[in-house]
Amino acid sequence: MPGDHEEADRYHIPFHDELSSLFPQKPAGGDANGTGSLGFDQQAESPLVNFTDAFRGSNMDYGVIARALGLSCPAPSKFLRSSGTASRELMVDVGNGRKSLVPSLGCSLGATPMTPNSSISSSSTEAAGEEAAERCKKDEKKQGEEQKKQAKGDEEGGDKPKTLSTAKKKAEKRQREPAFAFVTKSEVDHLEDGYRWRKYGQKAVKNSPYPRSYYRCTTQKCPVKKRVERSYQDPKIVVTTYEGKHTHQSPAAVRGSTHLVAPPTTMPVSFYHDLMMHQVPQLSNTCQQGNTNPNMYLANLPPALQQHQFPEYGLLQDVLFSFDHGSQP
DNA sequence: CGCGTTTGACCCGCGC
DNA sequence: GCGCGGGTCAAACGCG
Repeated sequence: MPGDHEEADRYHIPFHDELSSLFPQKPAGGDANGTGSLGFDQQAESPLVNFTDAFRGSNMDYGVIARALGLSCPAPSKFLRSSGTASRELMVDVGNGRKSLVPSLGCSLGATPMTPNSSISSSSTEAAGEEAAERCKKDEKKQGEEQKKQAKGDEEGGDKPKTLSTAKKKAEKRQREPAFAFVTKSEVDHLEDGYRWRKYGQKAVKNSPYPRSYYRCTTQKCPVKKRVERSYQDPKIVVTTYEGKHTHQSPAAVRGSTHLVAPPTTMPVSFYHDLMMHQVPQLSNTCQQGNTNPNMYLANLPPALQQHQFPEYGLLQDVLFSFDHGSQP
């Protein structure tokens, strides 16, 4: 079935077999006694209920950020912790819909701040996502749809209101919002991430016993949606795909909650938000073009990220260069 | 009563 | 053109 991986491809979610490699049964890199290990056997025993926790932990690791932004790469050794790392592979968007599976060699997400009960992998998506332009297009389409609905209501039984400029429709060929997929290992489907969601649909997934749920941010005029589904191969694996960008702050953040959903203390809310939501497709494109000037990457970062002080520019540089090398043919 | 979930119907894009 | 599958809508329903 060629279409089976279509969705996964679109969002660069490492599905099925790839998921298996994302979640190795045994933590690599020694730690034979298992203490302090982030092996998933352990995690399975304690379900993840707080998505935000995945971003917390002892210290935020900026390698995660880089990866979350599509800068997945063999991490510099500085990023790695000495033990308790779980190696895995990560699907990387290298632009224009092309992607590559980065082997776990030296790219251990074990350096990520995983809580004992959670694991998380991320993959950013969508080629050439000019978000603003897309939004405009989408808005136009939305308007069209509303018009359509109105027409439907007005002239019931009359001519089919389908006559709405098909040419225009073609031109506005449906384009998705940039999406950001997280793969988590969890007992619960709907992970707490600080925002309020309203479920608006559920569909059976082909070749999977588990349905896909559709959620929409309940905040007015916020376009963000997310889809949640389980891997049929490992029911504990939950794939959460965010689409769009919140136009508001996390309600939890606004409330000043620090218990469940506050961003890591080392991470400004806005940055956290952007990390969660932002797409930097240009970034990977730039990488692909063999541009090795880190300033270019920084320039391509969203303002929130540009403002953010990366802990060590050198690290970022390492990351970027590594990525660049990794994407060489 | 307000808010969220459920669920069948509908729309649309895509492949054949 | 047709069928399939994904995504969305919206009425009905449940819950606090």
